[in-house]
Amino acid sequence: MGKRDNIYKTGFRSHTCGQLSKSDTDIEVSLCGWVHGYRNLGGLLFIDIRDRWGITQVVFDPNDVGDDCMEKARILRYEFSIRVTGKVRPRPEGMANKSNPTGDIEIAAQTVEILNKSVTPPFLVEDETTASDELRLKYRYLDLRRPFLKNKLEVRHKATIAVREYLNSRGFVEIETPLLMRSTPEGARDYIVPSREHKGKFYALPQSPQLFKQILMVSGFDRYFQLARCLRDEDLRADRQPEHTQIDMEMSYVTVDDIFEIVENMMSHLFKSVLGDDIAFPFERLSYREVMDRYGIDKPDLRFGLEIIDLGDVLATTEFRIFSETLKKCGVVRGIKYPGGAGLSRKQIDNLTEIVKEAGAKGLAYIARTEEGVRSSVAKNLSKAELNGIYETTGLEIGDILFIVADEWKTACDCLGILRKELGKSLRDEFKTKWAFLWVEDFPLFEYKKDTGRFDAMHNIVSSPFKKDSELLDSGFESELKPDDPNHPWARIRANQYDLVLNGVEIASGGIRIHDRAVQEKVLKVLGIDAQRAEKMFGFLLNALEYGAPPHGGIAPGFDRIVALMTDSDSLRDVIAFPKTTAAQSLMDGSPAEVDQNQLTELGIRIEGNEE
RNA sequence: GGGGUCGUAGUUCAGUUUGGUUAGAACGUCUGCCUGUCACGCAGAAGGCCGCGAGUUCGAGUCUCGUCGACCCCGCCA
Repeated sequence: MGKRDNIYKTGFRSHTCGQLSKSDTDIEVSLCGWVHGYRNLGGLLFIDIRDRWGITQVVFDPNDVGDDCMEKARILRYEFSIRVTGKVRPRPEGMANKSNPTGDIEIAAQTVEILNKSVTPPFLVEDETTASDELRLKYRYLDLRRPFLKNKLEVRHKATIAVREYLNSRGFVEIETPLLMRSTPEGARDYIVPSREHKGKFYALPQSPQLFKQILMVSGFDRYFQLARCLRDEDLRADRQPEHTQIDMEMSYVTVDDIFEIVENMMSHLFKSVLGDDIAFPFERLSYREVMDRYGIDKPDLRFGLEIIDLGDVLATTEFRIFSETLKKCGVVRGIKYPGGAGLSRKQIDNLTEIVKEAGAKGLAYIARTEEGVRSSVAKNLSKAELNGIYETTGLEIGDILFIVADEWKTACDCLGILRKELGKSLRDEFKTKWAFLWVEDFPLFEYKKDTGRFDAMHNIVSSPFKKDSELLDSGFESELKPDDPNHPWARIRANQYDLVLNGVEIASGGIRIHDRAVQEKVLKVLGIDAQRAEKMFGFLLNALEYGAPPHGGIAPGFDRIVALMTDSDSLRDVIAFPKTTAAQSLMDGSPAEVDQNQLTELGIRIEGNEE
């Protein structure tokens, strides 16, 4: 067989339903697809036939075709799978349908063949569906026929191709790591798979290929990647599924700058080849501390401003107790100026206050400058000089409003971060760029957790400490300071750890890893994992590090989230072919489900309450 | 684990505030008519365990409790 001029031609069809135009006039074609619509005018009968590529109108004219063909055409209903043969012809003058790319032609039918009937579908296959999520998930195969979802999965496909193209061009090797591995109780809850050969023992499904990719570095692959499935048995959200895909990458002999350069180029290639968008790089880089101070959140949306302004200096000597007490206790008084917001209603301000309170604030102060003067919850407690100082520091003009939060640093950050996000929603039309990438780096290695009374890894237990901070690791063991003291040595250690943020969404996380067994053991010890447990859980990694493990690092961009951003999807479900509900069920195949008793017996598993 | 919203024809919803004859609409389905429609049109018909289970009441779609399911959020999770 020679080269095909039409790659879509098969034994069933000559063309797709999105392919024909006026230049094909008079050629004999055969199309296959689903009945998208039917309009029986008594004599003439129109059928819209749909496949992955488009919709084409077919006309059955009783003057042109026999009674048996008309009879067959009359029983066609939504979603019947049919094959039509006929001749392409331009539509009569003024009859073109401009909303359809094939709308200026139609097929004058000669024959129609019903390949398969359809029962009445529970919802119509059209982009503007009113069907509920539940119904759509149960009949996912019908939902996926909608161009709305089909297009997103096609974007996803293009994105995988772009990623593979780019990484291949930079010498990466794609390697599959196991789906069945040992459970590591750190981090998220594992999905567990019972072993039949070894009753009472279990595999775990990977939360990420983290340990394997590090071992691949020890194995000398130097540049590895994988579009890796990762599974977590945790509660779900609109942006969280039990299984997700990440572009898992790891490299040897690299610095943070090397990794950033590769990821920036990869993103640029990805967005250019899939969407045609030009991405400017290098991306902006901010430290964790700075990003928190300026935006109140470690994944800020930089498409708009609304930066946090510190009012500590202006209010240093204020007699207003709420502010002065906070400052005395090493807290902060900070605000966000919302230009043009002086006209916000009492109710709108109350709503914002409610949102901020949920994040832990005790209240939300505001100062609005209007033509008439000042409308404010706190101005009466402030001196003229202080008020003027605030105007000067913040550049508060008439017509603007300033929101102020006074609290300990972290709480103030959280509250203002949420407030900023909320206010930002109204600025959609004024966004500076379509895509705002940001590197956030210099994260603390550890984070003190009040509930467990212990330090926890802020990101990842394998992230390496800054070289200049590494003696803090040792001194922490002897420190007199209480662990919740922000000056505790362990709290001061910064990590070679970075996140990539896009439009306020964390799309990647990575780090330079520990390649020295002793350091790794110390970090595990801080986390409360003694040598014995470490050996049991991570012994294979610790051992591997002893054989000349190269310095290495990597990153794992979340593929679903990136595709969701590229396709402007509210829910991750829209970019996953067969997603789970928030209760981690698949409504289509009905999983999870019971298994046969003999399967359980083979595994040596008895279900509580099922005993005979 | 906690909070919120929702659950009524095949579908999307109204009806629930204030319990009271035969539970409505639209789309879809079915029947008939209709030769340029593309949300075709016109006439008619069928279609309901009001999620499920208890309770209150003379009487429950409507009130109470429980339960199941979907979605959103917190906790959890990177």
